Amino acid sequence: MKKFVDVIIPLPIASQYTYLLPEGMEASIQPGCRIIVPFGPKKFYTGIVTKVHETAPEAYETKDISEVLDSRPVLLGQQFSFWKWLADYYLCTLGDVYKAALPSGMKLESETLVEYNPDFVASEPLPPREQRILDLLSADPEQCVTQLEKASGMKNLLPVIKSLLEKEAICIKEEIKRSYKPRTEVRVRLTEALQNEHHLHIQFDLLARAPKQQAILMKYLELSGWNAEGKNIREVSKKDLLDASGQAQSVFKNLVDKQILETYLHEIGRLTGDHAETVPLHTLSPAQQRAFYEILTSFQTKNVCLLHGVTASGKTEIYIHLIEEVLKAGKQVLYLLPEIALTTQITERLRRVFGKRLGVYHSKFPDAERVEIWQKQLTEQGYDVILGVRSSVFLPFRRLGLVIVDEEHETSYKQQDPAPRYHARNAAIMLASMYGAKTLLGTATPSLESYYHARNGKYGLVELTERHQQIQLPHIELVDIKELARKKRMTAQFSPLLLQKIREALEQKEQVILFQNRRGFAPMIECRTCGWVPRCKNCDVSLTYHKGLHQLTCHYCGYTYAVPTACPACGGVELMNRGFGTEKIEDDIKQIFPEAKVARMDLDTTRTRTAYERIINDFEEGKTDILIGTQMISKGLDFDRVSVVGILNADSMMNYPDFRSYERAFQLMAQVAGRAGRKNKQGLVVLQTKSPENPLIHQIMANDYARLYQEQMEERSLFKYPPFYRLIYVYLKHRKEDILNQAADLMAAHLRQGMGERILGPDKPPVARIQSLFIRKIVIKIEQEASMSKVRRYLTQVQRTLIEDERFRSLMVYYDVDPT
DNA sequence: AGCACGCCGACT
DNA sequence: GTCGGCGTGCTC
Repeated sequence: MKKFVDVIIPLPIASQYTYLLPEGMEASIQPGCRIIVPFGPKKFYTGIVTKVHETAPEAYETKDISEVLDSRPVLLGQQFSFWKWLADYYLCTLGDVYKAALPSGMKLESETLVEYNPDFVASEPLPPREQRILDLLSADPEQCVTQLEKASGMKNLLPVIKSLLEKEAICIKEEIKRSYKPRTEVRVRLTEALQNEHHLHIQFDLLARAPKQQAILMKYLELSGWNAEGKNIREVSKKDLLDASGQAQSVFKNLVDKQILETYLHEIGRLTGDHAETVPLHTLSPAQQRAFYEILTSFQTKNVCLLHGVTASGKTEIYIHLIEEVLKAGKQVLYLLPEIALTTQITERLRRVFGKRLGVYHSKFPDAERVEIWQKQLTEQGYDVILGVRSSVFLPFRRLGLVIVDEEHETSYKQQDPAPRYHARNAAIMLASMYGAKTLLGTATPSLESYYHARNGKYGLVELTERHQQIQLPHIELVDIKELARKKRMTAQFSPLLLQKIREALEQKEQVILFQNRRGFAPMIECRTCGWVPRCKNCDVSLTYHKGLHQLTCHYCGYTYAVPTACPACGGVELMNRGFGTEKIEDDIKQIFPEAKVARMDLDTTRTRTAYERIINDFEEGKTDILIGTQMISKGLDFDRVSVVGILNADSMMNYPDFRSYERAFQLMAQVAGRAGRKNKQGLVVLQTKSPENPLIHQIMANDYARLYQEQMEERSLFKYPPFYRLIYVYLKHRKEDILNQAADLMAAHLRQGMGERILGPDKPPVARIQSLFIRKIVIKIEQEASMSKVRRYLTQVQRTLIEDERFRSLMVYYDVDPT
């Protein structure tokens, strides 16, 4: 009987595809295995088997599987259920989920290889570019296009390749490349004949006239433990043996030639977690102890618990004790952190407690490492604790018992751009429930959604109001910069009070953090005469000026432009800087305090993980006096020499046009303020704002979360926002604006027929054009208890009707469920 | 997402 | 008259 398999392809395609398993190919194939399949005329993809069956499709011919990669599944049944839930809830395809879930090393890539044709004879001289490529290929007859581009230094080679192909000078070869290679080590052992003490002695004596060889053999016996009593043979690497014996490679080779020693390859892990010695747990303070028991109690009746603990209340210590508890029961723990909060600080702390039982899963680690963690998690010997970012919800678990979502309120848990646009906190709650595990949400500033669920009994609620080690909450000093600006008392963006406090801190060798939320305040260039501002030609945004590179960049498409010397609109030559990005602040502060060591932390200075950690470390070690940064400095970092925190402009956060702006501004400012203060000394926060009368400012100053919650909930209820209602944003994209408008209006009208008042829009989003595509947004507000599958069915039906109109064929539609 | 097929403007 | 642009539809 012929076997067929249904396969998920890593593309945004809704359906699965059926392939034939050729005779004689891996009979152990089962759902969750990876296979390589041809797809379309010349592409190969790694697909995931979802079903093995014997029903031949009638409507089309099946293609053969090219290769079976796994004999055992790399995707467990529970994971697949999780994928299906995710695709369903977040309105995307399984292919989207697949792409996000697996590390790229497990999705082999098809790479176009170009092959040299030795029989080719040119009938006329080739153009120089083509000749150059042919020369390169004659030296190495099989290269891929990217390789050739690099070697020749030429760009856009494809037309050249195409021309050569037509002349039959070269041909294209499709080959699958395995991008993950396990790291191996050459090890040494005695040959079989010598695994016998008697023979070994004879051989040893025979080497009397080759002292160097004898020395190596001697060292081997020592390193492997042959001489020792218990005869517990240890494995010896060739490198160690040569290093320890101080002998040359050639001497070693003689021993191999004489068949005394032999070498073999051993696969070694990249995951070096050899800090085997662990330290006992810290004891919890009475307040922490109480919280710990309350959490355990709440887990007896509820699956999710919210731990609301003020900044520096020692939540991590409570997590560690909980993890310990779960490990004792033989279960695994997933500890989620927002990407930028996952630093060596927290890793080291957990490593000291859990040693080798801890695995760290980070998107900025080498991919090979992530593959290794995945493979290890598939086995029964998986890590007991995984510390990871958003995407670690996709890792395989055999016996998950607890998920911790730290900094639960962080919006970066929501994936923004490529689908699946999932929220890792909510996905983690679902994941845990699928495993019968518990979820703990921890934060100093809960998201209103989580707090609402906790207050209403859906989640357990544990409050921790006492700061650890008697560190006082900082004192907040309010400064009205509108008034000061009117009186011309401001120096750049700094009030006299802030400057004075910075100066005092520097004099006392204390540190300062300056916080500037750059959102909507990117530095740009403006013509002094006519007010012209350079804009991106592909996107509907003004360009950001980067002083360091002296160029203009579009933050949406990444396109860079040269800085014009004169205004193209009026010819004026006076182009000035506008806006107060972190770069500008860094500049100003360096001028005011030339003796201070200043560092800046934002997206631009932290492209790599090492850059990020270097800035943090320098600051920790006191190599930096003043740290200027965006939101990312607010994330769970504990510094103990910071006495002053300056919030330069609170208004840029509060005036953001979004129903969550107050909630977010509160969270941000409370978190930033929490960085101030040290043992025995109260920290100071200088809060600069143009609207000191704003109620939010008072809630922040009093650290009055309850008040914020109450006011915001009234608004949310009134205007039908989460957590009372559920939001879905529908985005429509098209190259032509008029067609897009028609499509958007039509779609909104269709949706209104079934959903009435729940539909808002269409509207132009703040950035209404990205990469030459115009965008419209329709907002759907549905009741919390409405059935998502019903909504999903309705949406796809409307979309299908719309696409039937041939004007709208190339309309792109995508959804953002529970947007942040 | 690619890639091929197919239908209209600037070149030999 | 053809090369090549992108708009459209399919991929088991």
